[in-house]
Amino acid sequence: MAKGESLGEFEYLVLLAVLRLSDDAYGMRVRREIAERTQRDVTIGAVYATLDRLTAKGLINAELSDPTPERGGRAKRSFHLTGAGIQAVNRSRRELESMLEGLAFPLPRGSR
Amino acid sequence: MAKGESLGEFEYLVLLAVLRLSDDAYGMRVRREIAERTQRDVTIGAVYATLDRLTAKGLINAELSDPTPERGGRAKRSFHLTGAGIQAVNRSRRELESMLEGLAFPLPRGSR
DNA sequence: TTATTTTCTCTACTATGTAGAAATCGTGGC
DNA sequence: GCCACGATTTCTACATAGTAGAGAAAATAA
Repeated sequence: MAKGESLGEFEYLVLLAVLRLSDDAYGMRVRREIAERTQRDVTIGAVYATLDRLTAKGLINAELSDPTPERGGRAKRSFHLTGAGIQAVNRSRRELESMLEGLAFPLPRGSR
Repeated sequence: MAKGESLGEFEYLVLLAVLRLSDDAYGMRVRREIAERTQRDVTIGAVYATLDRLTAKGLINAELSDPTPERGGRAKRSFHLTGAGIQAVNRSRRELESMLEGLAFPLPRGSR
């Protein structure tokens, strides 16, 4: 990428999911959020790999929460955006927006 | 990707550029369009590789135009979206939009 | 202590993104 | 014709991101 700064497509989705979920942003929940909203099936491995890479880049950081008192209530690793993460989202969003400018969606079938 | 259907980040940008440029969508011009709008530096190799991959997937198709009568006016290979390409753009856009829903941009620095 | 639930970890592989030099195909000048 | 030059495309190699799914952990319940 241009200086390794741009977000991948899925990275962007994950970041947005973490943002939306605020204090409830842990792996399984992030997976579900993306799956429900975008209607695609997201595997858990994809989510964690991305979460780890975003953490390594310093765009999010992890925090281990206490286990909840329910069956299978294992401790969750929850995430939130860092300042750099916020900037990255803003930038990606701006870039995408600038390419959409003036186009009307949905595009009609025979748009040509 | 989920069934290999989703567009990569750069693929999406390239598709949008091709769309915007309509009959003037050839490699160099696409490169410039993306560079100017998104403010990032895009190398020509990245553009052609992506254009080729999108062609292979049937999302755009190429057409060799006549050379223009100017110095260095070599024949251009220009592209336009296929029906599948239009659908792909619509879908990516819808997915992204659904993840943005309710968020206000730009995100404030201390959004957490 | 075994079953069951939820979440997380790990490994391997495929697809996308990136870079830049080199090849092509035109023009224009001598 | 031959050579310089400009615009565009092609090629090759490598880095990063996306995907998949089995399996390990950690908790509750019986």
